[in-house]
Amino acid sequence: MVTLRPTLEQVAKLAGVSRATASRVVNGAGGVSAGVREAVRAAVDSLGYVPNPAARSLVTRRTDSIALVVSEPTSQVFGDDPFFIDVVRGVSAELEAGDRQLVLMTTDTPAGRERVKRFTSVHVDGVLLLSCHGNDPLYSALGKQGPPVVCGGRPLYGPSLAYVDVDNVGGARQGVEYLIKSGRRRIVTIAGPQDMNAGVDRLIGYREAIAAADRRAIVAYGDFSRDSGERAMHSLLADEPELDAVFAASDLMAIGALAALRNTGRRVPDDVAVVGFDDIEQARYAEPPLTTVQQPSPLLGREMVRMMQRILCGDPPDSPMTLPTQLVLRSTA
Amino acid sequence: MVTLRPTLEQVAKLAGVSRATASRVVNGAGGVSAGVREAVRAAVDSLGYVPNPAARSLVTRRTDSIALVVSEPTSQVFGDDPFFIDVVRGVSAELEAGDRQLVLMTTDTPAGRERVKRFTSVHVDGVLLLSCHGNDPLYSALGKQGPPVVCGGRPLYGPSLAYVDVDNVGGARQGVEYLIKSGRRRIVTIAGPQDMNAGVDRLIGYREAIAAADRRAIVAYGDFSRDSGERAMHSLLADEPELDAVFAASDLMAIGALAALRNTGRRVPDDVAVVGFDDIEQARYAEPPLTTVQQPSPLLGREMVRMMQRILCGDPPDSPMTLPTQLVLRSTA
DNA sequence: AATATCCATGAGAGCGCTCTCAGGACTCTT
DNA sequence: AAGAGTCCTGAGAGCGCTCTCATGGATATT
Repeated sequence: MVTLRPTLEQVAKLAGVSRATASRVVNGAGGVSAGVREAVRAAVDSLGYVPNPAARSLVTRRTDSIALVVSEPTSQVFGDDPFFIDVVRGVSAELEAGDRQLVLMTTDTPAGRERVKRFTSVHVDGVLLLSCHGNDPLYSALGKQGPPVVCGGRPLYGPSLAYVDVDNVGGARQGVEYLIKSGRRRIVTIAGPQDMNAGVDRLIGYREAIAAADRRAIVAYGDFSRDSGERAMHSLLADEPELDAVFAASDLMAIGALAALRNTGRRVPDDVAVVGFDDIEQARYAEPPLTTVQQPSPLLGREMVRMMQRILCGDPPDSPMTLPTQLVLRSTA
Repeated sequence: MVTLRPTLEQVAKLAGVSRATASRVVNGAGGVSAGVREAVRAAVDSLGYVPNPAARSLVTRRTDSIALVVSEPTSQVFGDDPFFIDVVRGVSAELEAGDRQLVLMTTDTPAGRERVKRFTSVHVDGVLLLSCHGNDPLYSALGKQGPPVVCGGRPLYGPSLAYVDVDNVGGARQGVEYLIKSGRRRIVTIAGPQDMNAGVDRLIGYREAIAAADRRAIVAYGDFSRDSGERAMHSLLADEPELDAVFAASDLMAIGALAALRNTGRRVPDDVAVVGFDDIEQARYAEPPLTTVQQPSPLLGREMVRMMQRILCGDPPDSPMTLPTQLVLRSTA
């Protein structure tokens, strides 16, 4: 503010070269003799020169920043769920390695969506879209034109976009198969919302495993929150008092289920086994510690960035990527 | 990428006016006749014109974006603690209202700090600094020159910077006073790390209340995490078997303390009362539900932005702002 | 020795925008 | 009716940078 930032021109003058040459050195382009290069570097250091990104991006038409758009219709969801912050951490770490900036945008209104659309069309090189709802209107809005998009989580409908997802189907199947192998007879599920891909896919995984074992699928729905899990568990208990295992599509719901089970006098895992999904911090401290399907959230963020970087380099488009999940055995199953 | 974005020049041509006039309309500057204004607006709409921010900021010397720098020496801390995400939500919401962009930077290495220093010096209009450690070197590094800085949480040392903080001292005092009023005799505390302002201030609040009631301060230290709370509780129990109340400087530590109390056969609140600090989601579901001092994290984010906006408007510098806390009574005290 | 090739460098155009300044068309004074 | 003021508009100069292209000297080729 107070002191005007030095310009390339000043660096060039101090180094006794032209602006073009100074630019070459600053950008690491070749074709500059060693002596000149050193002189320019010295000038940069002594002046404390930092390139003006606006001037640069005006001509290069790149901004070296990418947006992480978090479409968040129910702001509660993200608050309780460490998933989001883990993804952000991954994105941020991977981006820093590539020297790009992270512009974070959250959206929970149609007006916000409009802002995002306008903004991303010029201000960023790419958009990472993280939406809990797989049918978010942003998917199609951003897909049409403008910068490339990489989604976190498979979009449920709309245009085919590049995406990175977690193996929700496989993870759920694995969790349920484990319950079957442990000799559980009547395995129910607390499914997530069916307008989110995680909700849909985890239910598919449950159904696949159940069908493969010739059992009957018994489903209640929640919204991934703890309370919804508790309610769903109560209703399942009312309908199927004989149940001896439950697969919950989120840890929070599993923890709610644990409470319901406790309140109705069931012992876990003796009477009822419980498997969750996510492996959040709280799972470790649940009473008893929760057996759950772990998903690699920070890795999701990293891989989204990597995919974007490949797109930005002009590499041939990747096929969607699916990250593996892993069953973590603790005490509830 | 494919289609070149329309420029102001094209808008002007289509509207039959000069670039200068088109610019006036786009920026809402006065002194344009109604007819011309409408013509330009129509041209903007039909072309789908979006101003190029790089070109604009090249001349205005503003970027209309501010950085949220999260200095995160222990990446664990933020992961478990919903505090950070709440602040981000507040920042983001308030910023969108003002039409500025949020650039998120995290830092956990000296190299990262260097990046932040360089980056923020040119790319953003202001810096919001959120550091859990009150003696973070970034405080002084960013204070020197470059864009204005607003800190979340009072910096422990270093230059006097604008900041917004939560009333940690008052909140802690209030919590402890409540324990005293409830007739508790031997009130211990699990304090947070003493290199974080929240850790320091909450301990001060405890000491003040204890001193005012002529009691003896009994302190153990944790790092705000659940496990550290559990450990600290065990050690306090060993030293002071007669204790009948504990004030924990974070909910996570309080929850750890609850586990330790349970394991050693103490009933809460009958034998020992517990008060936490933060009021995170889990506090409601603790066993039993945790009485705690609530801090307004999203508001902290909002107020940081507001203070920054005032600074950017050239208003006289604010004095530091302290946000109120509130005791939330549940079942542990 | 003459020509072709290569490399390091500089000159200069232009990216899209804002903003100052000058000028033309009015209206308001006196 | 002439001067003064007011309002709207356009011309044009940059903001700091990148990048193409021309230049000229050194080196390689015949």
